[in-house]
Amino acid sequence: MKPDSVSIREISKITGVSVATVSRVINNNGRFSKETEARVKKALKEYNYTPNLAARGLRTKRIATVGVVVPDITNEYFARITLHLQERLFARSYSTIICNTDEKADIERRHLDMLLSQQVSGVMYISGTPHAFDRLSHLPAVFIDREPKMEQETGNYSLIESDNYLGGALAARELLQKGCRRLCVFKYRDDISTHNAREAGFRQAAHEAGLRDGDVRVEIVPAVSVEQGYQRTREVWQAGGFDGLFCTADALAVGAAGALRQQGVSIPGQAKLVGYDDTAIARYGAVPLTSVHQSTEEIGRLAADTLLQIIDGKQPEQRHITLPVHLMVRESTGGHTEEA
Amino acid sequence: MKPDSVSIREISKITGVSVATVSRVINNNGRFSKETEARVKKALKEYNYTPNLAARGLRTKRIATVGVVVPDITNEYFARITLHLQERLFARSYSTIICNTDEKADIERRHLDMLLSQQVSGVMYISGTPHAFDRLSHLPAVFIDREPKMEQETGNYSLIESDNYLGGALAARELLQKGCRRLCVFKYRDDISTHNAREAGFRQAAHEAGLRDGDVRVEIVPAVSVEQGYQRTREVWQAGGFDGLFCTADALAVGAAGALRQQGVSIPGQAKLVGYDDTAIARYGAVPLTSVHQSTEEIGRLAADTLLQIIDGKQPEQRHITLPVHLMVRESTGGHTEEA
DNA sequence: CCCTGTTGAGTAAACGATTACTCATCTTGC
DNA sequence: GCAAGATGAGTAATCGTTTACTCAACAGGG
Repeated sequence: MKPDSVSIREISKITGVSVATVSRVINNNGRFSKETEARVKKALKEYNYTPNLAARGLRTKRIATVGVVVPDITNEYFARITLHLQERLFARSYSTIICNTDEKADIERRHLDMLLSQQVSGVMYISGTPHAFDRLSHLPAVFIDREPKMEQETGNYSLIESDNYLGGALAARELLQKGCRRLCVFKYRDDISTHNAREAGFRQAAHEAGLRDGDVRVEIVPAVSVEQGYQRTREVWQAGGFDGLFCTADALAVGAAGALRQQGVSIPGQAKLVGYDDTAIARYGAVPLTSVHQSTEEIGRLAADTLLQIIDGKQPEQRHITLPVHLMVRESTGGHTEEA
Repeated sequence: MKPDSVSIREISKITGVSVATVSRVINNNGRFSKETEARVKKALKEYNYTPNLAARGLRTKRIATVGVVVPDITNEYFARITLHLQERLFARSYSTIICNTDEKADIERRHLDMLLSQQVSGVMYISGTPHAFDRLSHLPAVFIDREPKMEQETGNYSLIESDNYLGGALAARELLQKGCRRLCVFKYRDDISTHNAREAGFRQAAHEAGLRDGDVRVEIVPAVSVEQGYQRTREVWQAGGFDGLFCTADALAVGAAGALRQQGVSIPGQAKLVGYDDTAIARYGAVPLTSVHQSTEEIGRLAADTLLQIIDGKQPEQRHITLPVHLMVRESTGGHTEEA
């Protein structure tokens, strides 16, 4: 048990070969005899050699670390993506630095500066605000969910998202098919492409079913939280209500369900609900929630692979990947018509 | 817009002072005149200088990064602690590398090797298994929730946990007070101090109320998941059932509620439930769940501060901190006796 | 006027690993 | 037997910062 980790130089002394050779053995790079290899490897193990990533990174200018920028890690949907991302990257022996921005531009900026200082080889932007995009200009990047608004075509990035427009449409069709006519949408903010697309898809499907613009009420909420959903539902209910509600995030729908239940409104009898993301709280919540499902595993896997491709200098097959979504139908819209 | 970040040497060239002076200005270390300072700072800003942390870390052998080892980031309780941890550390300009172990010893080991390679200045162990503890032997460490089994008193660590024993006792008292007599406990694994303490506290309180050992059935479950809770509840219900169930994690209780509801068992009428951690799913679940609350914010804050103290070489005030818990009483035990 | 202390700033040696060169030795074909 | 390629391994420069030494210039006390 050596107290601290030994360096390549000490291994060199011990084995009697030069540091260059030790380095070659470690990286399996260049030529060396079988015996040398064996001797060095034995010493490496015996003395519990741990490579100094700072030194390596300094010399090679590339470090097997990527930054993951996420707005809120306690959001189950983001946490799942992050998890799968990390698994995949770790399998490729990359480590990840996860940064929580809380949607604050200044925090994001500081995180980004830190990541640049660390010389990370790429950045993964989960649902990122476009604010600090110029900061990472030339760095390999993959955006998940939200499309960055960019000034110039810097190009070194990819976008992966699921079909939000379709998701919104599916939600609308489900509510319409179950007989709803007075629709309402709770949308998170008005400047996020993801949530805007969900609303647009919803509207379009409502249109196609013959509803007019006035029949769809849209409420913009400033946060994805159960409290917001609860609060808004009470307000809207006072002001006339709805018979079908689509929330662009599950937490809002959970809050809505709570508010409705408390006011004695039956679900799905008097009002039907559809959420988005199909999180655990949707599946096992007060009212099992019909929700639009997107595979966090696939998103994570794809995003990781794409980022690594960009880092390796290969052009990713596609700059923009859109994944399918499907609707999980549950009690909140009255149906056990789950189609797996 | 320079394409890549400039180095200290280039700033030196630009300003006409030596690299040493530039470094001094950057670190506000050593002597330099006001004018020099101004000139250098201007250049730093103008050329968008970003320190190379690899080089700095190599030279100083300390890097402002700590590793956070967590079993499952999608678990809301862990995610919350991680979040608060990160906020606090970030405020002290430390960055964090979050590692998800999935409770697997080998993954944990690899993560730990990586953290050592990164020369992190400390490690935060959220609910960590003790497996790889020898690996970090001399590294500053803080353990949250679970006590590491250690061979020798290496001493360079602290433990922060909440009062699990009391939490278990509170759960028992609530169930007993509401009239339950046939108790059951779903405990996560049998080798985790946290969950063992919760059970022990529960048992002790039951004892004090006059119940005998036979009156408390204990089921050990291999995972904290809704599915496990659901499955076990069906089994136990076949085998005689209970009128009061305590789950050492909320997800289990949510699954139990689902199973009971499906079998037509009324909650809290025929069976009462108590969970642990007071997660969102407990508050807004199918049956609002009575649950033992522990402040993730306080845990995170305290853990971060303690770790930084150890890193700075100060002995933390206390090696072992136990935080209070309290019971949130909700519908699953039939009571709106919430006492804030 | 000299001695001493302070101030501002430069020189150069690390830190640990990688890698372009170089070179001695060994193979092998003719 | 020898030119030429293959093989194994060493030398030393380099990555960007920090920091222990120096040292010149200057101020002030005696």
